[in-house]
Amino acid sequence: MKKNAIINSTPVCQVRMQAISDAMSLLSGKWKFHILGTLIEGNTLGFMDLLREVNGIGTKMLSKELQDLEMNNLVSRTVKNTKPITVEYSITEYGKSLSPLIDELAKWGGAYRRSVYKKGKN
Amino acid sequence: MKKNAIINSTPVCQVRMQAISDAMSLLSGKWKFHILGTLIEGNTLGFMDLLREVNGIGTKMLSKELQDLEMNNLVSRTVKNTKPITVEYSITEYGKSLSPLIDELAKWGGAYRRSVYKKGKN
DNA sequence: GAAAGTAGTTTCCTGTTGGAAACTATCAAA
DNA sequence: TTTGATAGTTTCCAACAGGAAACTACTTTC
Repeated sequence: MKKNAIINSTPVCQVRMQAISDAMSLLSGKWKFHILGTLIEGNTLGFMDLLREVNGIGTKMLSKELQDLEMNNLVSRTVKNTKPITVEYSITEYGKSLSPLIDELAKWGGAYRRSVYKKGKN
Repeated sequence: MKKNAIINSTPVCQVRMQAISDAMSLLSGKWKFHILGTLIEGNTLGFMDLLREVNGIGTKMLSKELQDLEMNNLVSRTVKNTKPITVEYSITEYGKSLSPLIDELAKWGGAYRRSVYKKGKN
């Protein structure tokens, strides 16, 4: 008798797994959380501001990640009619809804780091 | 006058960003949350059980991801003295501490999916 | 003796991620 | 007119992630 999946075959689990995959695909990559976190703190920032704030990022990645985030409605981009033109990036209401998740991630990561430190592994 | 980072230069932000990076590096990849979620639900499972439960994963990735998770103390591996030998994988206490984070991720992902559905994008 | 179940490892290949550097284009100030 | 600030894009390249298939190795069942 061939065995089949039991746990993850339930509809509840399927939906949950799908939700996690969705979230992961929107938030994957090296820089998304850094950018989102910075915009949550800073409210409104220009491209060069972000380039300075997000430590280590380059123009290509910043540009690409901002496009991704804008496409998913987590960040808004507004071109100001100034000279020279400036662009304002800010977090959307929807983006703000990520705060609890970011907090949880920071909390867990911090606790993990402290536990490893205690054990003398680092 | 050359501008410098303001927001993310504060020690609080530095620590927070580091915590997020730590968590991300432990939990990155296509399969970690699926495996962890399955083990949280299923308590104790063998290699072949996991292969059946985690939809789409292959032996190579399962083996590699389990090694990663074991190394980071999120999953424990026990070889049983049976014939043929069986191996029991289970979630550690430390791994269980990820539950709130996984819940938050599933919650946000689910809400996102519903919001996109409402707007008719999908 | 062959098939099937246990638990993986190894090899080969492809697609994606991300970085460095150069480049475009506009405008203001010195 | 040269410098520097704005906001990016493009190209080229190296490294990593992940999948398919074959293989190892042991044991039990048919």
